[in-house]
Amino acid sequence: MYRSIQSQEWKDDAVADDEAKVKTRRGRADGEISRGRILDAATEIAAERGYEGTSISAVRAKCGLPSSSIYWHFKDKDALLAAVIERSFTTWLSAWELPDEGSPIERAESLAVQTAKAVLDSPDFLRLGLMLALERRPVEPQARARFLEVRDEAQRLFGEGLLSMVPGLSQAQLRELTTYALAGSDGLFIAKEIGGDSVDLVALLTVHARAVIDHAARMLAEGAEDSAS
Amino acid sequence: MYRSIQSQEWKDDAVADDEAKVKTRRGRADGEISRGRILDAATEIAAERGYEGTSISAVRAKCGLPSSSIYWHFKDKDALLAAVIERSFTTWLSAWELPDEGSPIERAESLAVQTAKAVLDSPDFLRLGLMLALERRPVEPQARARFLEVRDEAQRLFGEGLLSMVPGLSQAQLRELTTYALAGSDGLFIAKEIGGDSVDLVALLTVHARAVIDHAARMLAEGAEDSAS
Amino acid sequence: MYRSIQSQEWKDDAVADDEAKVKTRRGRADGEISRGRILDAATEIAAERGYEGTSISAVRAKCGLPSSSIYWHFKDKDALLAAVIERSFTTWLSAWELPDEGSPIERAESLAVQTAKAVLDSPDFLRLGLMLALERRPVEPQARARFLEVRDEAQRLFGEGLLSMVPGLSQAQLRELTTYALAGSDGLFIAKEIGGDSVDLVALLTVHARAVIDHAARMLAEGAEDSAS
Amino acid sequence: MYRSIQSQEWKDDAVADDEAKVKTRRGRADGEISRGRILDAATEIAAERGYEGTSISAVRAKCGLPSSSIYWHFKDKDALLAAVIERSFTTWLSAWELPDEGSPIERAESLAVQTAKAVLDSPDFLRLGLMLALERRPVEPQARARFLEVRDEAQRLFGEGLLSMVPGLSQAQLRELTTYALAGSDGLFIAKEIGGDSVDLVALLTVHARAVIDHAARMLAEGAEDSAS
DNA sequence: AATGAATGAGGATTCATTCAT
DNA sequence: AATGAATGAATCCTCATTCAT
Repeated sequence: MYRSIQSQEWKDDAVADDEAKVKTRRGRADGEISRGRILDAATEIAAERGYEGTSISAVRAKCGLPSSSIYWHFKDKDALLAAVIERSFTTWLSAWELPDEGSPIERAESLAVQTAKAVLDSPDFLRLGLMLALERRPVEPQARARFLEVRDEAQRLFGEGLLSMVPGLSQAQLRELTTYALAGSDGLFIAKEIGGDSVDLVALLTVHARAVIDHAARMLAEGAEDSAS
Repeated sequence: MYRSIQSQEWKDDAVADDEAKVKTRRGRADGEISRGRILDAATEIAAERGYEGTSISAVRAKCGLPSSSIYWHFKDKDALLAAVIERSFTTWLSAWELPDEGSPIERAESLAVQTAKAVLDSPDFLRLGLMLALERRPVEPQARARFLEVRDEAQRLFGEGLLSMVPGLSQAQLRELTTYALAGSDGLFIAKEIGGDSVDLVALLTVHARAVIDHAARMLAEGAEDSAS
Repeated sequence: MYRSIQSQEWKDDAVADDEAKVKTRRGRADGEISRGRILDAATEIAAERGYEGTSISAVRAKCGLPSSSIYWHFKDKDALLAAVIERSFTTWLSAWELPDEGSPIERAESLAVQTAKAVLDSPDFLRLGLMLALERRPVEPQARARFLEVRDEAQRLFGEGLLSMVPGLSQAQLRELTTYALAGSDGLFIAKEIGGDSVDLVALLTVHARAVIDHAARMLAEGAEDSAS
Repeated sequence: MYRSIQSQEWKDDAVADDEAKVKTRRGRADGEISRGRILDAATEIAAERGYEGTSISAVRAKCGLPSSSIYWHFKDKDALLAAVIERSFTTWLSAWELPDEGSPIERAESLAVQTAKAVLDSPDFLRLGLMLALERRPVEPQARARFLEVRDEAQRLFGEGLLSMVPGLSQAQLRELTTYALAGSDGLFIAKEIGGDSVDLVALLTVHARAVIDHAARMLAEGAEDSAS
């Protein structure tokens, strides 16, 4: 049944490159594999073009499966993008390792370098996530909600790590500190996206790590003063 | 002919409540007014939904003018969004005033407060701009290019201000410093967008201002060391 | 721009017959005319295939206007079909003339003949309407609601006519009588649809007219008895 | 592998509540049971939405069996709906019992009451059947053909019953009489569907029964006259 | 007897845009 | 300066159906 391949050649135009990669030719293609291919394609496109910009037909062209197969695996576009977030986050998280020795500054710098690496290695997660986070459409997509959830989870985990470096912080202080830390990382990611090679991400994240630690120290000092008076 | 009344009523239904069509009925409607109404609508929608999410017909529905009128005022969607960026930036810039007295820290803190104000007062410019900045579509929209230009311009201006506070910085150092400063502001804007009332933007931007000044001081110190050795 | 005609030739297949009838060639085609052509096509198709069976693309093929033009004139498929009902009813109603002389039986028979004529001349209205009436989908279409409304209006008008023939009926009796009268007409319409030429609609409707009048007489007699006792 | 649980859950979501999947898990599920569940679901949906409105996937969602299983039991959608008609008709027929004593009027009234009961108890058969009967699509579905057949059979049977009450009618007269009788029943069914509780089906069918008997009497009288002259 | 996966065709609807007036 | 009408391409998603297991 090669006509099916032929008959759509024209559809792809600019994206034909990826077409018909793996297809186990008509049948019994393992569902998990297909699901994975769809997610790969969707991740790539969504990270480039955002939620609205990710058309099912672009995903189809990139993964080689017909749109209807995409809908067999995912309820709708929203569910697909939520799954993209889900999977990217898992990958993303696994790239991390909390350093457990060295001075606070050293540890923070290690985290900075890890962040830089994670960001540079797989920028898709953050790029898509931040785009989703910025959107404010009337009916919030599941995908956005899921990103905010996993982001929150990440912030919590990061807070725990920070607490082991700089003990004595209250919950509120920890929240403020991690918010500031993440903000720096988000902002620097954007700067890198805009500035490209002219931005030294490792250096800037290191600067930021120091700023975070400095602020933590200042917080503790103030706290000590308060309780001394 | 009651039908003619009925027949197209539905077109703006969902938004009919919005902005009672001001049209100077039967006289030549003032072009500038129409243009303004279109830009208002487009700004609001684009800041909520990004580039792809901004459909001409959504703009039509919000501003009450027919699509063809939008095309009379703007060449195409891209030009419309570029104009949105343009106008928003002007508004945005006018909110700023470089402080010219006080210690560097004091001046930096004043800037931090101004930034917080600008961000809270008209978040549309940044929200849309950052969405555009994050996108990576094959053919770059004018709107995105324009945002990057005005952002660069802003960064230059900000650099000048910074130099007057902390003289002696090299061009490269200044670039690094302003990149870091802007990154913090971008990241904190996003944190505020996500966290809402639980995020104290003024406080965090103040923290960041101090971090920037600290880093500038450190740079100068290192520079001095270098030239001393 | 003849390519547009060519380029879709294949789409129509079985329905190409009607294509490209009137089109004032690219521009300034009067809106009312187009609207009418769409309604004509939709009426014909809907009367054959019912609500779900009426695809926009079948309407497009029959009226020669692209789907997007159909959506310019009608909000959605539902509104289109509601408009079909609306217009058909107007036509339908105008075919009637209440007889004002002769005995009740004669007048009723005149109405029977008129009904037969209306049904045979333009069966579209009733066929579509009854299909809609029978449907029970979870979210009721506007089109169905509109049919029920106009049907109710018709029943009321018919009741008035009946009252002038057989005065003295109570409102409840009138309602029962018209319900029965309409039911016979609906049922006989269906019988005619099924049986084709083997069903003599005029004869059967005449039989029914007599049955209605007989029942009315019986009602009055009972009423008289009741008040006498 | 928590994902596998998540991944397709949504498929019947909207109806998950419905009919807890009875499947005799892990043992050979009894084919007849599955077939029955499919027919139940299809009957319900088809009676609500008609032929086109009955999608295989709606049936799948309601009966809990995958679409491919539906195709294992039925050749295609058309065969499924024909089977629905078949089964519903059997149920329907079994509800009838020809009265064999009493005056013609009494017997006719007994039939009227039985009809009312049948209609009120299982309206699905008639509702779907009438929808099918009204449709006029280019390629007639088996399901419609089957309905017309069983309806014809029913009309014949009813004719026989009528003949035993009112002997002496010619075949042609019998045909006319049963056509009128059925038309009344169809029409009153529709009236009941539209009017709900405001329509007293038993009363109206009784009125109709009398009308039918009256007409039969008139026919016989005319026939006698004719042959007398 | 049953089902997970796939698939091409077609569904309704919206898109950005144009053009005659 | 503005707009009613139109339009081809694209949108998301559902359709009926098939096939290997």
